[in-house]
Amino acid sequence: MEEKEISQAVVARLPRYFRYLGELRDQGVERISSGELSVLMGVTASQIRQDFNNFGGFGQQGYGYNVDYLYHEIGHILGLDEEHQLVIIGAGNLGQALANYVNFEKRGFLVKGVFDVNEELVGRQLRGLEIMHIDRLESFMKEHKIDIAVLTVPKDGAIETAKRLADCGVKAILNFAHVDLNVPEGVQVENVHLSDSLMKLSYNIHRYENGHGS
Amino acid sequence: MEEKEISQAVVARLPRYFRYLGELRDQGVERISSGELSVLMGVTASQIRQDFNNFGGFGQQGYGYNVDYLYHEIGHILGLDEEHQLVIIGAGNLGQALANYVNFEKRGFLVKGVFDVNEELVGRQLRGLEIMHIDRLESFMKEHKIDIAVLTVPKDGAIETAKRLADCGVKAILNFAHVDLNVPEGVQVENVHLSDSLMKLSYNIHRYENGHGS
DNA sequence: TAGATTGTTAATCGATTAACAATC
DNA sequence: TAGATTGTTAATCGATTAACAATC
Repeated sequence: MEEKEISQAVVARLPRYFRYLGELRDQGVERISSGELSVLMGVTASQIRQDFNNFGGFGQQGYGYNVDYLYHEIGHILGLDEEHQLVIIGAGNLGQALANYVNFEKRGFLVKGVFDVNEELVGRQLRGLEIMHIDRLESFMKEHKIDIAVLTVPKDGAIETAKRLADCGVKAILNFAHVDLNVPEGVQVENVHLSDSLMKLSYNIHRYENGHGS
Repeated sequence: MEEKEISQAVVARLPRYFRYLGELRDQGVERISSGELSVLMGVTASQIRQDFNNFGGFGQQGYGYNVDYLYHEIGHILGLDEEHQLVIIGAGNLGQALANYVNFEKRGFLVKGVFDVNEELVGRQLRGLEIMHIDRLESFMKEHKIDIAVLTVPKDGAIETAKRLADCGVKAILNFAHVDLNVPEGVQVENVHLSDSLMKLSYNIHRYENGHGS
């Protein structure tokens, strides 16, 4: 449908726009200009207009943007007007935390299955779902239309599990394992490497202390 | 100490170099060229050499890079040869998961205190630490030298808590709350917005399905 | 020495910002 | 209409890639 390719830098900014617009909407704000939004968000008005215009003209000269309309448009662009079915692979601490994360559900990301290799966890209840053994992955995926897998297994099993998920037709993986997955083209991967984030903080702390700040 | 400012794009790549070099080292690989590493990591050799040379010449013409040496140099640049003391604010599912995350400890990120507002959680044990009431934050921070705070509270309290942490002299915040913190310059913030990651995946799934792939 | 590969400069590419004509 | 603000083109800036001389 879209013609020109949108850069991932732009895509990465969309959720933040969506969040700010949602808050403005909740506050009853009806219209906003790129200039006002730029002050609020700490980015340039130019960038805001450029970003939005990648997807078409949502504003009106002399007026600005209608908050509610823009909010829904960006939600639509992000595919948030459709539900997404998730599975969580790995029911350890992190997997359990994510299964209980209500924010996901609010945005239409619904956890439909939780898997683990650990026999001690299998059978336990987690937010109304029974943790299944990973052996049942393939049959489960055949019965259910699952879009996204959240991968919270230790790094040793992660690559192989990702392959299995790709074979099952999963479209995207949110990867918390500390390895690079190597999935077929067309399977989207988003890495959340928490120790990388800590390392970046560590670097920036030291840089700030030894350097000249900011 | 360093003269020219290093771009955050470069900094963001350092943990990944560090990871690959660590693996190579564990495999007993002694030397590697930027060319070989570029194949392994799927980036250009040019970028690798440019990145490393931001911090000085770690290689040798005609030879390449000594894996063990480079591994330690990058670790040093990232500040991983020093210990970092953490507190976790918010002992819910996610906070507990992170407190139990052994990978952090392995890299010298040591959880020293866990706090929550919830009286039901206060007093419970978490990985050898007693969960404290958030009221005790200031006095605790006075007694301990804490570098980094991991913020896993609901978004409503996050901004105020971040202010308190900054006042206590925390140098960096790993923020899981779904808001933008507004901390004084010099306090480093790294955001982990999990729903943003899911939204990006959602966008890319739809783009791939409706578009021309990749 | 000859071969390999770095360190570094120059060229290219892409993303951000500025400017302004179009228009509500 | 006059004022405001978008949509969009042009200019700038920064990051990535290519090229190659330096050198181990």
